[in-house]
Amino acid sequence: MSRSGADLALLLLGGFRVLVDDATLELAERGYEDVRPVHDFAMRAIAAGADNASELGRRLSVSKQAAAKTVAVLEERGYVARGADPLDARRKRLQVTALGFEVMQIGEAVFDELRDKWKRKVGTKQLERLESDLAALVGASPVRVETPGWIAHSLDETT
Amino acid sequence: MSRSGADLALLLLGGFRVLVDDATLELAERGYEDVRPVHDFAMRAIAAGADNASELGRRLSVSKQAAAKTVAVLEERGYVARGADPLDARRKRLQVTALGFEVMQIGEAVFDELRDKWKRKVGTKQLERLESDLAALVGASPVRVETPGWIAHSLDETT
DNA sequence: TTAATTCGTCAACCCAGTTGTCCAATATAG
DNA sequence: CTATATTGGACAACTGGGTTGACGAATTAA
Repeated sequence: MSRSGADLALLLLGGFRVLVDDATLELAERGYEDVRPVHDFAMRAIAAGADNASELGRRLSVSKQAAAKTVAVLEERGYVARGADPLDARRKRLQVTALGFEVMQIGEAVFDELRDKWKRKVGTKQLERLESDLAALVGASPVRVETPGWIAHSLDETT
Repeated sequence: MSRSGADLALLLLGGFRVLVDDATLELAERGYEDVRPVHDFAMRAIAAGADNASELGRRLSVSKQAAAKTVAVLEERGYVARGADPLDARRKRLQVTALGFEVMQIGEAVFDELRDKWKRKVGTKQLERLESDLAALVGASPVRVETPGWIAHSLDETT
């Protein structure tokens, strides 16, 4: 089975979904409800230096307005704090809170556990092989996670 | 690199996106613009027997209203025809047109070519291995392609 | 023959994006 | 040092893919 290109695509999507769904579920069970991959990604970008909404938008290849919306929910959940920037009154400086870091860390652990499960199923060597193959095939494409309507959407930004 | 679970997820998503984006682009270049995976899937379901909107919705695990919308664009593009059902006046029978089949067929070819490209990169054996591993890991999960807001969405239907 | 179900449609809404416009603040050129 | 450009954030209106709810007409089951 699955000797067709379309099936291969489906398989990849399926793998991703299984991982993400399981992780989100697990996270919810540990008390972090309503945390989605996008949130994690945004937090990571913020922690990595995207300390204002516009910059965040750039990093995530998303409009600043969209980024601002994400920040709003992150702030509401208490994962990110917003304060005035002493150097530039236009900016509102973003900071990941302790709670935010906690979620990121747990999320990472959950994903790692999931990967371990896979490793036990197919073997360490083979999983590593799978990863390196995939990496080679995917290349340097900057994976956008937010991906709007994407699957049924435009590809003007076909990078 | 990519020894983390999150990276693995990203890799899978990346692989999928590369495949789908390339395919959509290639399809557009061959004159079939605005064809998206969803459309292909819907057509396939219709060809496979989902000959009315409600049934199509069921097959795609989507509301009949959503299915009807998809059918509307498919009809507009000329990929699907709608006619009265002689046996049941409530139903509007769906049929994939010749043009629709053409698109499906070309789409398949495009995906297969893409898979061949990958095969040349990582080797036949290894690609097959990758596919069977993935299949084992994904299991029987009925992959939904439409996946609404999914990545930043609910998972009530966590199948 | 009456009641329940099903099909398609309409309408209202959600969610995560988008573009466009605007003001206030900062940078840059003359 | 001032005039002009650029930037950050906010607001509004829109899009596209979904959702639920309601409803009449047709069909099926009691």
